Amino acid sequence: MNLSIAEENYVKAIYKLQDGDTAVTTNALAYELDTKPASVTDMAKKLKEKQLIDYEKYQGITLSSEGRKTALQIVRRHRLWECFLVDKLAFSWEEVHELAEELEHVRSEKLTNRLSEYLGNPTVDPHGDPIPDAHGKMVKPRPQTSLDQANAKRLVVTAVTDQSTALLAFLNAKGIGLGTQLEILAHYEYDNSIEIKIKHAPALTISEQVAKNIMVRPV
Amino acid sequence: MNLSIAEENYVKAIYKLQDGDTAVTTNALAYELDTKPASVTDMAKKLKEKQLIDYEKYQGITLSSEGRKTALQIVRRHRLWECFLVDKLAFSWEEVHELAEELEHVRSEKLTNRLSEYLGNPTVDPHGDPIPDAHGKMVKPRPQTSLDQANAKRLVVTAVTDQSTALLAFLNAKGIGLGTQLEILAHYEYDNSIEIKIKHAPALTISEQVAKNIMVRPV
DNA sequence: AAAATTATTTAGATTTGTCTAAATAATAAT
DNA sequence: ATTATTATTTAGACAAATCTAAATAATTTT
Repeated sequence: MNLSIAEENYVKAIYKLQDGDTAVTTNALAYELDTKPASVTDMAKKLKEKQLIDYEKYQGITLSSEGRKTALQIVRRHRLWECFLVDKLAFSWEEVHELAEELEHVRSEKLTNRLSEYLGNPTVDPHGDPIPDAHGKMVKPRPQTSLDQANAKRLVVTAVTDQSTALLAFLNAKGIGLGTQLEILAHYEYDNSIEIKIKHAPALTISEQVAKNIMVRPV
Repeated sequence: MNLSIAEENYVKAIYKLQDGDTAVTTNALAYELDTKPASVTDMAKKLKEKQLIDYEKYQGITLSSEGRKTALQIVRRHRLWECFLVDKLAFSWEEVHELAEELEHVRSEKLTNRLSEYLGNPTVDPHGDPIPDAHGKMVKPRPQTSLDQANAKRLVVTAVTDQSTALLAFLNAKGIGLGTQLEILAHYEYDNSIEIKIKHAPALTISEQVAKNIMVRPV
């Protein structure tokens, strides 16, 4: 099947938002893709026509098995290019998302597989997210929660879910990156802020909003 | 300026066809881009609006200096990706054109420059074509003519201008590739064929049509 | 130089992906 | 169980890039 870049982006976004077999809502998808709900409805009809999603009016969207396969291919390409940019071209991990967003749309299995091989068939990308192999299989992501609802005290940063340049640059400035070890000092309910301390650095306060996008696991 | 992929392809094609200050015709551009003359006229108006070309009705198209700059950037990206695919991912020179055709549209100067550096700032691509540097400067292409109008007898293949997969596979089957040394045995006018002999191989006959796309220099 | 041919442009339509505004359905609140 | 609110869909429009068919300009031929 020959998908347009727009269609690929929808499939990828549905994959990202779909948790288990819970259907993705029109509004959530519109927000994720920075577009309008009406546009999502339009595209849903097209993707249903192409059998990539299951969709009934007002019932939300789920990927079909064909759609899931397609999504995994796109995710694979995205994460491999991120590895390439970081490992080979010395980009920093917060710069690569937007570039990979473009490179991922070059749909050549041969290129993808050669790239993977060249990189030593990595199983996780620079953000800590697992890379599907050529058959769509991937290692199960390490047990991780977002920082705002972690209950352990000593944590290590494993990923950042919102990969906007703005947020990533912000975290970089604060000294927070992949692998950063930190400790939760306090969680203030009244202003939704979290006080943390990074190893060998003074304590600092971040908003819950930001903490939601920082994935961590106990260390 | 933010160009669409279609606009970039037009600029690149105009650059390719424009020889000196001779204007490119609507028909030639339509043929090159495998589209219709009417579409070229439509796009010419848009590119003129964006000041990338000089264009007056019925007078043909030439790149403006801004357009030339843009074209060189695209050509630079294309040829660097070709180098990457051949040098790093072990693609053969005839496979890379179509992939580079997609990769070239990722417009990031930082990526382009890092890629160039990673490849050792190459000055020619796997087809023997020169690669513009970050400022648009490139080495002057080696003196080469197409095989059908070469007058020297002993020649070496330096490039293939029509990089369609079909032609490249055909040449590959015949044992003709970049760097292949050959000798012109005869040029038959009455059926527009050329008889050549490749080193260490029996003589073979190719059409003038094919020979037009094989660039050679005396050896 | 008129006629024939070829090249180019215009006019109007189509597809893709998007939008706004209005209508309808689903859900939540009273 | 109505009412209010929120979510979703429909209807109609638009921009980009293309097309076909018809009109016009340029060039070549006789």
